[in-house]
Amino acid sequence: MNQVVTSLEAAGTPAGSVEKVYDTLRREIICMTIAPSTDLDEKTLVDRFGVSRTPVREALIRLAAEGLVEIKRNRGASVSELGLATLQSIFEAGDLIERAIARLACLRRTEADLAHLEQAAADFEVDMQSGDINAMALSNSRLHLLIAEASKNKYFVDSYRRILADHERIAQFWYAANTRPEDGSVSDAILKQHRELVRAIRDKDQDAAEAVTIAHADLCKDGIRELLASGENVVRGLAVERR
Amino acid sequence: MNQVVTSLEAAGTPAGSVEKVYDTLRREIICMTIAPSTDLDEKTLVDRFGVSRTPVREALIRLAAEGLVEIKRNRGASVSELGLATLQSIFEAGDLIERAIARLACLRRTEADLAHLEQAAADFEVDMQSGDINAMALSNSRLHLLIAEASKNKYFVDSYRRILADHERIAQFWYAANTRPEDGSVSDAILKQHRELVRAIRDKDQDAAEAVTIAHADLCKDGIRELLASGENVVRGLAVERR
DNA sequence: GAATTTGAATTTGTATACATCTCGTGTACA
DNA sequence: TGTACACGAGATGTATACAAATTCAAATTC
Repeated sequence: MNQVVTSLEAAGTPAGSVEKVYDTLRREIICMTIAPSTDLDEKTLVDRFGVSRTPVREALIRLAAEGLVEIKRNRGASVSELGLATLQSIFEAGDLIERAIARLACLRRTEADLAHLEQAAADFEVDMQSGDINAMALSNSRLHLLIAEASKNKYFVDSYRRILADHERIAQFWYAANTRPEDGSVSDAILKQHRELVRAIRDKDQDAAEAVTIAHADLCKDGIRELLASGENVVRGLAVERR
Repeated sequence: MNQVVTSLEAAGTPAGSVEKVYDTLRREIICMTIAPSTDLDEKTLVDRFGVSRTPVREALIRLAAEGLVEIKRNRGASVSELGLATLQSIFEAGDLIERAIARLACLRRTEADLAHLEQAAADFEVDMQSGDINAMALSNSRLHLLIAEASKNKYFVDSYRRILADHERIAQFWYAANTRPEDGSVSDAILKQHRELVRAIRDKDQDAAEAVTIAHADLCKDGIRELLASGENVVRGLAVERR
């Protein structure tokens, strides 16, 4: 079966069928294009991606291992839910791990790490200008993941990657509510924090890095709190955990 | 192909082929029965487990997602190495996360959690009496994982599960060197710390729980340091990362 | 003799076929 | 009418077949 190569997969890895399905689904789940608890039956995915069940299953297994998908034996896969308990866990674990990686990044960053960080921070500013919420969430995650990687601790990197994925799902709502053009104060604050964080890492200033990290998280939490308090109901898009 | 059911798989989950391969390999990797960097080619595993390549591949993907196996595209799978950098990362991340889950467990443990904890602690004492290193490492991991689960934070649970797996691999050496019958002082200290930790969680005494956790980790680190300093060379069993 | 090429054997990636399980539907029976 | 059972369509789990990539060694070239 000759599958026509669609587009944008030129750079990077060779991109087999599994990667195609995995990357696409992962991004769609994180962007909330596919809503939480949506069923992912193999037949549908096979038809959609034009590949056989084997790579589809392998992609689902990887997504399940990452926590983005739930697989129940003999009963198919579905997109993981984002309950309120998850929201709390994200901030709880995120707070701690972000502070740790911020400090470690100061200790261990290489010049190459720093260059990547500065590039990512610049990319984020561009994306924030553009107002494209997906792009913003994506480049924001990339920046923070690069900081994690600069910490040179694989356990922190991996757990933070998971936290970021779920965080980004929620951030879809957050950005929409907190980065409106009519009020640029939040956007400005974010940019300022990013710059300060990169600076702290460049100067190997652990205390400053941790302090900005805490402020950054607080800003995010405030936004969420406002969302929850206001009429704009995050919970509609999420799902109350009732399993 | 009628595969004869070997043994011990009666209780628990239905246990399909994937689970059989996954569980067996996972345990063998963690017990260092399969040495780090050993190649895991599909043919060999297919022959050994008497199943087809499909479940073997799915098991390998799960193990890779867990960090116990490395898969390189078109170039097969191998058991992840345990370098000195990993050792440092384990203690670094472990310290932080253990303290967090100890405190959270105090806050959130249910009566059921506590009952499981006490049972697991008792099981560990039995296994330590027996002197069976594998059993000790296993029940020790189980106890600590139960504490993580009592914290009710899935990110901590998942990252701690990964840390524990690698920790248990190293612990194979640790136990052999530190729990010899001729000197029961370390064993006694461990048991005492476990009891104190369970007590703290029962009494919801966060500070005590964190303090014991720190002491517990220090005891472990001291043992490792001794190992490294002495003629018994941990590094022989590990592998210096040179990729 | 060293480096490069080529090609078959081996191994992995993907597709398809077969086996088993789940769940809804309809029917029999109380 | 309601419950239980049986059956079948559809979905997942596993095995096998085929395609593509890698490897290693022999042959060729410089």
